Amino acid sequence: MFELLSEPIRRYVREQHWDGLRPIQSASIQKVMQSEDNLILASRTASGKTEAAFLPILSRVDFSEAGVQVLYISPLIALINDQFFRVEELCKHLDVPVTKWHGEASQTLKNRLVKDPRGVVLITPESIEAMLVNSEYKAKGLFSNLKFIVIDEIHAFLGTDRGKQLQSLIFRLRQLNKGNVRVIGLSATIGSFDQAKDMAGPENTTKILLDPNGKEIETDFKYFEQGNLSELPLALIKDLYLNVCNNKVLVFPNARGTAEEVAVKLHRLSEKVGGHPHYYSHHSCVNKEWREYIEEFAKNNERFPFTIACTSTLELGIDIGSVDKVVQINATHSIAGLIQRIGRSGRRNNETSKLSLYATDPWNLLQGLACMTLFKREKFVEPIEYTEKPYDILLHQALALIRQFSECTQDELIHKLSVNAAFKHITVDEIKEIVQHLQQTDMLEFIGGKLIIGVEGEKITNSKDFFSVFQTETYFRVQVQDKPIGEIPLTHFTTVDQNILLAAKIWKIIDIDIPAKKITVIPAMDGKKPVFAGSGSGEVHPRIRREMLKLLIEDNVEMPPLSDDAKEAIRQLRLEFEYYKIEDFEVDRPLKVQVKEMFWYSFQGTRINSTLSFLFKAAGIDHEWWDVESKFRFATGNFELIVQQAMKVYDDLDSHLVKKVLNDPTELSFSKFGHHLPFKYQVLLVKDKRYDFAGAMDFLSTVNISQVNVLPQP
DNA sequence: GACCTGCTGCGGCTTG
Repeated sequence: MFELLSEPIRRYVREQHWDGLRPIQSASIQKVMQSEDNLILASRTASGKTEAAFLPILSRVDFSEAGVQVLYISPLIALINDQFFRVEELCKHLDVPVTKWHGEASQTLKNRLVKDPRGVVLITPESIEAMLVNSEYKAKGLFSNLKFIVIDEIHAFLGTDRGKQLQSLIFRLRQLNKGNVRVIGLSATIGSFDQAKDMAGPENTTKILLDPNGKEIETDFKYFEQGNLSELPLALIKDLYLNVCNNKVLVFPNARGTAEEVAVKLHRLSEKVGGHPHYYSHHSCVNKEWREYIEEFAKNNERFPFTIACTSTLELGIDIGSVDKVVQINATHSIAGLIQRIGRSGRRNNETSKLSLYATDPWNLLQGLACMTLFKREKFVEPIEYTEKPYDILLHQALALIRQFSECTQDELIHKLSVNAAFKHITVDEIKEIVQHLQQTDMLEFIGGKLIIGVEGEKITNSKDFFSVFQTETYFRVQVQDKPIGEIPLTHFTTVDQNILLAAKIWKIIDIDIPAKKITVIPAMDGKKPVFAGSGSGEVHPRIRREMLKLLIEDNVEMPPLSDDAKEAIRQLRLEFEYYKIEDFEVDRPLKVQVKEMFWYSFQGTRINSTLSFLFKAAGIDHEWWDVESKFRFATGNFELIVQQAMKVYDDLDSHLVKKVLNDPTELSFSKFGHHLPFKYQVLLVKDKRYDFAGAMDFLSTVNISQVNVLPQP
């Protein structure tokens, strides 16, 4: 395939002294050079996907033409800054200019590009939106002669509101171009590629190039019971310290507060025993400059071991070099996330990836095991959940289109929305109803036969917050003297004289300036982890819960290596379930009946559990539920009857939903623009995005109860 | 009892 590349690019490849082209690179070179297809390149992290896309693109495109030829879209500014150096290095051989275009990029360089639009541009979806909305002429000058759009980390967009917006933006960009614009998506291995194909273009124009080879994964599972403690057990911290102190390690504790706790405690232990000082925390609330310093340290340092306690900020493709080992504290909610995290270790060739999982309760241990066994046995990764009718994103795009074109007739607007591939499942009548509602609520105004932005619409579209479709909370800046160290939400725990952990250090709050949203701190000796108010929407797929049941019931199940304590925790949990007759893991479910209450284990995914709870509540059945255990508590009674009553709710589902959405405004809190929709569509959005009624009903109609009566000991 | 992501244009200021 090497011969297909242009001479300057071949020279570049020779200068790199690579052993040869990777499989994904060869496949991509052939398809980019010899077909007109859109492509999805899927392979594990650090397998050279960026080069796989850019080597043939740079070989094929004629950069002497006016206008930007290649648009690279990334979900993160940090990734753009990272990739800029690699792409620029490639482009040097061709004298092709590369420009960063995002909110923090140089205005001067952007202006220079507008005057002489050429080469490659690296951009975020929000910056594309801003440009189309505020200055369409600029977008036309820059992007009306595009040949390729490259979407990096496309899996980060799939199934999300931001992904729908991006799909619509790609459609709007294609409308500026007369010629064909090819889309190339770069992806980690994911469960299904239909959504990725859908984003790239019309059906049958997109080919998937998949390199399924992963690295060997070495795991060990440990168990340290936390019980009712609000902190991690001391024994866990001590064991963890011995595990990490001589290695380069990422620790993922699933929460920002716990990341701080881990970083501070390891650091303190290390100080006591005379170990190294390189213990850091890295998450969204740590000051950006400090985060960049940590990333640089990890990337450039060869000699020193280090440990970074982090959240999903270090899960995506930012290059932090080689890590020896990954530690996960308690289970991830998805297999996709687990594999992505594990993939950060052993990045040099031929090294295996290493994972230690520390569980602090038996159900988390079981869920972690289930994720691992499912992946190892079947290579199972969750399919991508998506909304067929994203009415809220359509509303946002309707306002954006009116801003983009200043004015248009109602028919023009409806047409622009209905032909947009992002909204292909929403009918013309539905679009019409939403557009008319926007006029009734002064979001749009009808003047001289044309629609323009109305008084209420101005308030929304004039804010710089308009360009993104996701919500954000307000945080208070935390600073010591005048140096910023990060930010935290203001909760009732945040008071003067309180001590908090942030950026792997302990601080005492000495002042809170509410109007300025500023908290001043000084160093302290001791403190509690900060409280971040979580919204709690991590969803576990039903397949994982079914695997958990299987691990509890089946004899001679194959398990990865477990510590003695972990073995014992699993043994105890299996004992609790040994008397249930479970043969079909899809439908047989345990019911434990006691004198006053009974417990039903659904072993279902989070979304179905939450839908079941909705149905029980609507049927007037008192209950409580816990997702990790997928356990429901009822008063002792006839369970068959409970199932029947819950299923009956479905006959009159819409009126129950209407009641729920009317009485509980938080039902729609997942959507930034949803409350501007006609009420009917707010209900439909809640029905589709929050719940899975089809799945829940299917489960209730087939579930088979295995009952065990537990009587009090005499 | 999750996590993460991004941001125009303009006026007026300081600094090299």
